[in-house]
Amino acid sequence: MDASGAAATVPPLISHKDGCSQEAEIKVGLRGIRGELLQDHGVKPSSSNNEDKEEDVLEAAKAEMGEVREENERLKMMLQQVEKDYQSLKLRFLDILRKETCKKSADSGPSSDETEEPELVSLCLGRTPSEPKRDEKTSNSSKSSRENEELKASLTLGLDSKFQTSTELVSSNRSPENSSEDLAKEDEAAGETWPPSKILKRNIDNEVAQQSNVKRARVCVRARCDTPTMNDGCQWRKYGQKIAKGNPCPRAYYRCTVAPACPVRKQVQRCAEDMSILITTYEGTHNHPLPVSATAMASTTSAAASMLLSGSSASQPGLGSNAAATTATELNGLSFSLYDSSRTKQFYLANPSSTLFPTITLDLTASPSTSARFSSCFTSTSRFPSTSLNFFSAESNILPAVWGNGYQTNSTTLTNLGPSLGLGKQIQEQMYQPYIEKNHQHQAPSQQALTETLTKAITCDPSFRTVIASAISSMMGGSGSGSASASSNQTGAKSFGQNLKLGEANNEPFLPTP
DNA sequence: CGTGTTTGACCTGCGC
DNA sequence: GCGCAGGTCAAACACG
Repeated sequence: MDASGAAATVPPLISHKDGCSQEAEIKVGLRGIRGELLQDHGVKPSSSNNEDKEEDVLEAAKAEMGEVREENERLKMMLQQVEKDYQSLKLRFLDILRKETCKKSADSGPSSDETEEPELVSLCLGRTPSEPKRDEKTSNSSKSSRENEELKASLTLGLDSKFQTSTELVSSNRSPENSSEDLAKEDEAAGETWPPSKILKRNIDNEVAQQSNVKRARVCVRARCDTPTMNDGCQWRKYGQKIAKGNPCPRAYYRCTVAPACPVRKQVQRCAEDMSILITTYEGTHNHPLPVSATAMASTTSAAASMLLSGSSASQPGLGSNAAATTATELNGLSFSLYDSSRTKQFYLANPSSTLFPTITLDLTASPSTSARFSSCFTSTSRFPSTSLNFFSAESNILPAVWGNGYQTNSTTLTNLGPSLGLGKQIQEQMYQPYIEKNHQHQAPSQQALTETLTKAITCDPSFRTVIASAISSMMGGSGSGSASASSNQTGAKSFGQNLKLGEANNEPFLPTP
């Protein structure tokens, strides 16, 4: 996946690198807004003769300025949280590097000196994790040093660009990390050693691997829909149809046709157990501007995918299948719970192929009775963990109308999401109030409320994204053998969010959606 | 005639 | 190595 494509679907986050200038831009923007407000209210310098009217206008303008000022404060807080999150992620990244260093030094014995450390970094970045290359490097020191410099440069770039956008983060830093680390770990998990042919193939196709790994991050959307496919705003061309095993309903394969070279594909299949449920699996990132009607879904799925991938970099796929059935995870001052996938296999076996790739599931079908909640599931047979995000309204089954047939939704969705995540009241108010307020203020069409709310919550609010991404990361990392990653998560979590009220640890068993 | 769909053949990866 | 299943290709076909 290329970063430009990512930027096309996910609005750029505040860049950490340019944090100060960003803040300055915000202030400049506010001045502009203020000017517009004054103009909207007809305020023209020394142009009005009606003083009462002018005073009213001024009062209104002041009030609006106060609101804008509050918004500015919120943005500042968000910026601070991004910075803190950056620091915590940086710590985690360094912790992972340290772990890798220890691991490699233990494997290679005392002969490995510090000069090879960048090479260990290169393993993490998915360069060429092969023994032959190490031999080659030792025989060619000049080349080795040059490559080390390149690797250092790439590492630096990766760190600097960490908070460009969520998907840039994936493509520029985490994805290469995933491509080697996860692949290595999946082989370890499968009990395999790396055959040289595999190594060679992966070395040659390094770029492709980086791309495909991101591409193969999937976002599965389960929604009740009567139409053959969800109207997500994009143009799709059907290129195949297959009867998948275990499901009498055929699986249709679609390709995005908005741009000729768009890599995005989706699979559409009805749920075998409930024909009214349409399972749409998105794969890849659009490399072109999207229609407005498509941005909601695209950014939501893209953000979800990037969350998954950013989290999976610290995960140990497949190693956690025997983890405790329920594991409480403290993260960012919040409590999340892990559930063993054996309880949810029924759900994921509906699309077994998805377990081959990191898949995040947005479940829009769950009803309150199913006790839907934020959960991470680890299938013992999968090579990648699957993560399920359940969004539901206590009042109705919800589905954005733009995706389907006009299921009703409202702003209570998000307020329900909070408890389902085990969020404390304080963090709920902090994170969701702006969105709820906006929805109430603008009375947005109900059909778009959920889409906009979720999209905004995931893509625009770094706090919310951070919480979920960290949760996914923590769950996947924590369930594996890597207790260090879990502890590092907690370390990172404690660096911010100390003031957040802890939600109750969710010890109830996860009930799969029907 | 251009565009989209259908559908059988083919390719690839994985498990046995 | 073989069979199976998922995924893709591309020719044939349908439709406006």
